[in-house]
Amino acid sequence: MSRNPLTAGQPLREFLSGDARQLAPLLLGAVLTHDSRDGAVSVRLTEVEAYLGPEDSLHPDPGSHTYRGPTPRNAPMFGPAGHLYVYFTYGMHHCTNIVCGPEGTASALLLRAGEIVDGVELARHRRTTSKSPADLARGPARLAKALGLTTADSGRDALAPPFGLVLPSRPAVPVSSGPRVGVSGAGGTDRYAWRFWITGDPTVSQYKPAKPRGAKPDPATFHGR
DNA sequence: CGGAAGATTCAT
DNA sequence: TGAATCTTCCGC
Repeated sequence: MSRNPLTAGQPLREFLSGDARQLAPLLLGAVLTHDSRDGAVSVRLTEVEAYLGPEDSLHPDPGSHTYRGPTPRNAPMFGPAGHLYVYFTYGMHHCTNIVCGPEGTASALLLRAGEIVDGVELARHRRTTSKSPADLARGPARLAKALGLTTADSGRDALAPPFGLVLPSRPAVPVSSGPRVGVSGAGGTDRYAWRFWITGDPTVSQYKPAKPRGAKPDPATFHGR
């Protein structure tokens, strides 16, 4: 066993049991692999967002799927760290999270974008609309599609075959942060600036504010790359 | 049980 | 800028 300075030698699952907001920048540069019948695809994460659970009733996260408590869909978020939470949205897209925090709490990291570092051919086959290599996993639904993930994978362990997660030995730099993409209401504001990305990386998704529902976004607050 | 909204993407 | 498309969850 080689000791990873980033985790201070902790087992990966224990490391992921920490605070999602602190883990988020450290997971930039990590490589997630999914090995399927068609082959393996690996993505190097360049953009993630932290979402918290309702356990802190004084400071709940209004942008999180777990804001109003557990449901059948979000159940994996309450489970062990290192598992996947994959959900179906807009009638056609899947998005992938890695669960964080101790079991019983409901935090996770939404995998918003990355660079395909292995299995590019298979990823291109799954993402025929992609025009350039940088577009293969540029956006959460694109990333899930490139990896071949569906709701059938929700709740499965990302740290065991057919999946795998490898952290970088040192934190990615430089890292930027800002409001989360597409989150309406207070959860999408500076108050919850829990989107983290590798500054200047070409695979980072384009910033898009949510349609203002309730709270209106501040035009002075633009955090593009 | 009806309906609005959605952690999005792609084409127009 | 809007359509696609359907599941989830809130509210009546």
